[in-house]
Amino acid sequence: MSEVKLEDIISLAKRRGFVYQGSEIYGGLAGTWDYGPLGTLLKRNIVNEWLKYFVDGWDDMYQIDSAILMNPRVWQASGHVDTFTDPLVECTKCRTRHRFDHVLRANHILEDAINYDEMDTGKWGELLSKIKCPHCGEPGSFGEPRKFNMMFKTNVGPVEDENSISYLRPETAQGMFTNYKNIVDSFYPDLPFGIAQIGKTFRNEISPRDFLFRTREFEIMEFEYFIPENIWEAKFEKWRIDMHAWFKHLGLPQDKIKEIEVPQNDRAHYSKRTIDFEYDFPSLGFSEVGGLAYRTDFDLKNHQEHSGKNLEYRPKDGGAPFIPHVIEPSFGVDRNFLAVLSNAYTEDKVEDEKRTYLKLPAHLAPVKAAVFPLLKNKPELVAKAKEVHKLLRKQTNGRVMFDDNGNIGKRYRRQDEIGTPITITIDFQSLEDNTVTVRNRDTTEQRRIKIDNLSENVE
RNA sequence: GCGGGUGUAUUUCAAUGGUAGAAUAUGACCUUCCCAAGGUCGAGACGCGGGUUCGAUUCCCGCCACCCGCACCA
Repeated sequence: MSEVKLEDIISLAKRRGFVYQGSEIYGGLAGTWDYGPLGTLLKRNIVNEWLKYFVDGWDDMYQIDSAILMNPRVWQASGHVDTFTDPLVECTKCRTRHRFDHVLRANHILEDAINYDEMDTGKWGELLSKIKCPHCGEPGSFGEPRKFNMMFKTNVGPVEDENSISYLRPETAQGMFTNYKNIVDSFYPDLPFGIAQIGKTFRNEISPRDFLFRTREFEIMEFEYFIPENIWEAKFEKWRIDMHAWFKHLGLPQDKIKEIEVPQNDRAHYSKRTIDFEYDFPSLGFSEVGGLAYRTDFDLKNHQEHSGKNLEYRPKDGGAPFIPHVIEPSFGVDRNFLAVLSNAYTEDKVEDEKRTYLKLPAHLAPVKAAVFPLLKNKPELVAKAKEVHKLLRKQTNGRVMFDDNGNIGKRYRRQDEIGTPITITIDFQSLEDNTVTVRNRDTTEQRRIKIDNLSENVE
């Protein structure tokens, strides 16, 4: 069996209605992908499982759904505006790009020398001629510094000026921090407690790549878990274990999940400790599907300072108020989706023929079962099959397919490719004793069971 | 954003300076008593925009998208 490549998965995803390129009939738009009907169902299943797993039924979890557009001061407070306005310079000799302030520091020039307002005015010539590229050592090789902001900018309201600028959120976390006080005031939760959120985020990536892996618009499911500072290590460990359990729940084998301790200089500005969880994707190798970050009290403290509101937590036992610390488990929905799809994609050799199927866990499969009449031109079989199909519609919430096209083998293969766990065939014996054959997607084996007992076999 | 490559039907590919062919998928009908059998008919494509040319899917340029390296991923 040859190695599965990402392009095989992209091809199947398109062919079978999981994922299409965004704006495809207009030639596409880089970094955007559209979920088709089956992809939407699969994604929905993943998201629902996540809610069941981490949010529903937990007394200490509060799910919210905050606005994508936020007051720009939020991003000032969070540090995103500052971090993002750092200009980049490119070395014309070795073609590497660097953050301008890093280059200046490497050349022992004080950052005070930078006046960002003078960007794009051509006043940098003298300074640029003096500095060396930290990568190749070439002096005076840099072009003009250029602003690069990963946040998508937009204008809110009818006037397009400085004051109307807002951003599409580059993370969902700030919506949870800005609602922290609301949750506390509405529910008076005890610490620790969490605020969870699932939603779209936007980052103007320099180069979107690798299918769903690096896109400009993507979905995150994450939560902020608020704790007193002294228990952060214990809680961090707890969530680390829970995150592994989640990936197992998605059916991802343990040896394909790797933990990476992110060293300090690679960590986000808010994080004191970060672990990345990586999945071994086809073509890409180990790449991030989730992260666990200890954000300390960085965010709430900054929001308290910038908003002027008191964001301290007041212990009910009368202890001294304090700003809670935060542990943040975070999952890329699209990357989790791609991991599930990649893991499920299987090619088997069957007597010189290739059989492609998606070995999706039954609880994630977009279609739970399919019903076939053995032969299309026998009305009794078709009628009976439609009856069974109707019966299963209720139980599966409509996620059951009926197919009488072509021959039985083709129908099996069609369902294989979309990961339907079982297929039910109505044959002549069914007409006599109300039994059907149930065929297993992974083994292709069939069992004969009573129609009355079907419900036990369907997810 | 840099360098290289690619762009033809749902998908995977072919051919051609005189507007394109297959396999596969797909629709209809027939056939078929369990793993892509067979038959008949049908629908379906040269990424977009310029240029050269009598004529461009083919050659040239620009753009867009994807793929491979690099850089980036706070």
